[in-house]
Amino acid sequence: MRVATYNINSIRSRHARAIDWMVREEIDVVAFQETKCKPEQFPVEAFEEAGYEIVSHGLSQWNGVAFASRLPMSDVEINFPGQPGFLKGAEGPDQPQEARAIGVTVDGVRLWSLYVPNGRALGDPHLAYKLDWLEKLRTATSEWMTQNPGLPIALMGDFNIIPTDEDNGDPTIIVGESTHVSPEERASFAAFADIGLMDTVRPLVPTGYTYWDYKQLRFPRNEGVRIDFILGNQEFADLVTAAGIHREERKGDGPSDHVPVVVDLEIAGDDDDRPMFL
DNA sequence: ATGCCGAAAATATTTCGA
Repeated sequence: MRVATYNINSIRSRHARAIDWMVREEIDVVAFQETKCKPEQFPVEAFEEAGYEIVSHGLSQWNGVAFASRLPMSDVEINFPGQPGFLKGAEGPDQPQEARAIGVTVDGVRLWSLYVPNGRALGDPHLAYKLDWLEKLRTATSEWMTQNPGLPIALMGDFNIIPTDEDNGDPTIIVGESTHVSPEERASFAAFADIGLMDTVRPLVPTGYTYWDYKQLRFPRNEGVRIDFILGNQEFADLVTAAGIHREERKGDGPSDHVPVVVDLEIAGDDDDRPMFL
């Protein structure tokens, strides 16, 4: 099973390009972020024509997460338990949840597509929201693992954190001045290891970025950052046989500013008789 | 050439992204 995470930066603008890539690369499951549309606006038919089913969550032109899969999906879950909300200018609890999390089960593997809040700037309320969101995600993930021993679980998505200086090739992102590299954000990312999740791509792809800003020739200069991850528990990591960062997808006409991150999973008992949507 | 930001709602300019 070949699984990917992809911040697509508008599925309506880029679905044809994404589908071409999925078919060409024989991707079974994609966790999308920043679909930027409501479910009724999602170009479902184009995916179905290519053999992929869609489950999506979107509330407006902002955020939005989805799964496309050519293997059966079950147990679709919108939002994770305890997921915080955010409303600009609002204070206190009970703010509305944004469209940043959707979970599915495929072939006995639990997958989440996650679009972690940006943080915007040091000192911005959005950064406190980001850190709270990540803390609650860790709590929920710990619960899933204790309640489902042996279940392979992966958190896939745009974490909006640059874990180490080696992951930062953008000269405008500066420790001490910028979000994504603050000690608090880096500690929050590292804390996922404390609950038993590991970066399943880095051991197989030791270098490379997943995002390059559209501005200032960031891609031609290779001044990117690594912010898109597939974090898995031990059961998930044990299935991973290969990984890749598809930087070719940043080239050409109309790319997303992110590229897909892919892992291959070897699942015992699988064969070519698995049901598929066609 | 991998080339100087793009999407979306609104309809000109603003918000958001990292």
